[in-house]
Amino acid sequence: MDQSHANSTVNFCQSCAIRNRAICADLDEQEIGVLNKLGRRRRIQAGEQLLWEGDEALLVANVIEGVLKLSTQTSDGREQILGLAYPSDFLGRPFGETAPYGVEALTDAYVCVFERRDFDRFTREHPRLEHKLLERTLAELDKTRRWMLLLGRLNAEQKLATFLLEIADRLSEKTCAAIHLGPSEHITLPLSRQQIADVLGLTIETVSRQLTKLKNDSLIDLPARREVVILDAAGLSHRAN
Amino acid sequence: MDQSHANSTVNFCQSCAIRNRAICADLDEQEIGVLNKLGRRRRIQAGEQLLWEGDEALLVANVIEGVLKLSTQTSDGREQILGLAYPSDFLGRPFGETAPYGVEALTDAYVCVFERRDFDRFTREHPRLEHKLLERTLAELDKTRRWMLLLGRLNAEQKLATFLLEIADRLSEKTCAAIHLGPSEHITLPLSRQQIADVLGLTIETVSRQLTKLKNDSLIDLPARREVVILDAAGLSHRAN
DNA sequence: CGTGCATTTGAGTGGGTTCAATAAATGTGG
DNA sequence: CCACATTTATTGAACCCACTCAAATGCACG
Repeated sequence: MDQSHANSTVNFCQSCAIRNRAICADLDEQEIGVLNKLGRRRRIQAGEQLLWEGDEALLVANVIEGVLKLSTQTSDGREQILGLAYPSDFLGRPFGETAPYGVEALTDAYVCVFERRDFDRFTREHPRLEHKLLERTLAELDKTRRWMLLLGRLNAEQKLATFLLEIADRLSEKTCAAIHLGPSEHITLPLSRQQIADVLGLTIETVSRQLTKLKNDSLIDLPARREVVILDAAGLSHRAN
Repeated sequence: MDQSHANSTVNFCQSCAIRNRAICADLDEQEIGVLNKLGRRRRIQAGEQLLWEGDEALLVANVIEGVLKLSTQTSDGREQILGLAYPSDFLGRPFGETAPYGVEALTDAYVCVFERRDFDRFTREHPRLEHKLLERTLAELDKTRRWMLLLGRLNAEQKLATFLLEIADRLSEKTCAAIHLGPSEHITLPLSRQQIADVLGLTIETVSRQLTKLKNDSLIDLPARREVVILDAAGLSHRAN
């Protein structure tokens, strides 16, 4: 379970599931060796919090396994989920004083964590890593901006359709080595209805109603609470607009 | 007016209004000299487009003067403004194939543009610049994510109040060398009602109604179409929640 | 099998949109 | 410089989508 005691002797990176997809991908053997000593692996249970919004930004991390949410809260206590983090995604705020959002595991997860100060220093000394991090951040910014269109301009049906297609796509690529068969048609949601609502800027009731509507229209099936089968991806895509 | 003919002989950067605030701030004299040769200054009229969404990403730029909007469109033609760019802000998508959003000048503007390929190469060769760009991008991502909370969870009044406070703050720091007297109370909007609506994910009518409401409540005054006077910043802040 | 929580479903309300008309500001040409 | 056209903003009325509140159902746990 907890393998952190072996940090200094074993190089976990070499057998890491996301070795070729995370920001460490471009590093050479020697660099990976140094980075491996800085980081430690940590298991997080579903529901457990990794970072707290507003807290001092002490950690950064790579997601190895599982799904986590980034979120912030309104002054009246409602939540807005800012994004989901899947395997190979980077978490945390390098070169920052405070964590701009909270991070909580939605499923049991496995992450590779670094003290932010160690990571910052290593990054500044290794331009290849810094470049990779920059490319990631730029891509993340693009994705976040596209999501603004969803929040600002789409109606509930469009939001749900977009969400289902997106998560089906992301979940299908989660198994790293496995063959990629396109977006999976059968997905196990890592989120509750409330959390879906918090992603899309809706209420739990609206999410529920829209899902049953999509089901009645035979675009999806809902065999269980957390299960969704996409029956008609083209139709969904059309509803997403 | 057009000074680009003098590019190779004169170093504009040395007298640049945003020299100490833009990403070039950390470069030394020699580096600035090289960068100066790569870039050219360009005047843009209000309403003129600098980048088109989906086009090949050929340019990046620094804003020297004026305000520009970044925007994207829904399939049915409505617009969502993704952000505003003020002096010293960076524009464009380095290391990317296509422009993820359109850029249009809201006021007459003055920008320092680079061919993206030149800029990419220079950046990779100068880690200090790359680091500055990374910090910018991280900060921009934080800001964009905070804006998601506004789009997803705030009502029309809260959106307007937040918007007014934010723009008052940004516009007050636009004059670089001048003394900073806190957020200005009198602002000249660089946006039309329609554009404000596109920023906040509302309609033009709702924007108009909320503004008159804030005026009737003596939180602001509207001496002219494009003029706003903030009478009670604390009250506004309270409405922003 | 019963308790507790998540989800669904129903009914009613309301905030923001839509459509329509008016008013104010801006531009244009004589 | 003014009359007229055009654009932009405001205001009004009706509607509708998503929210709120409430109840019922379903599922997971002991």
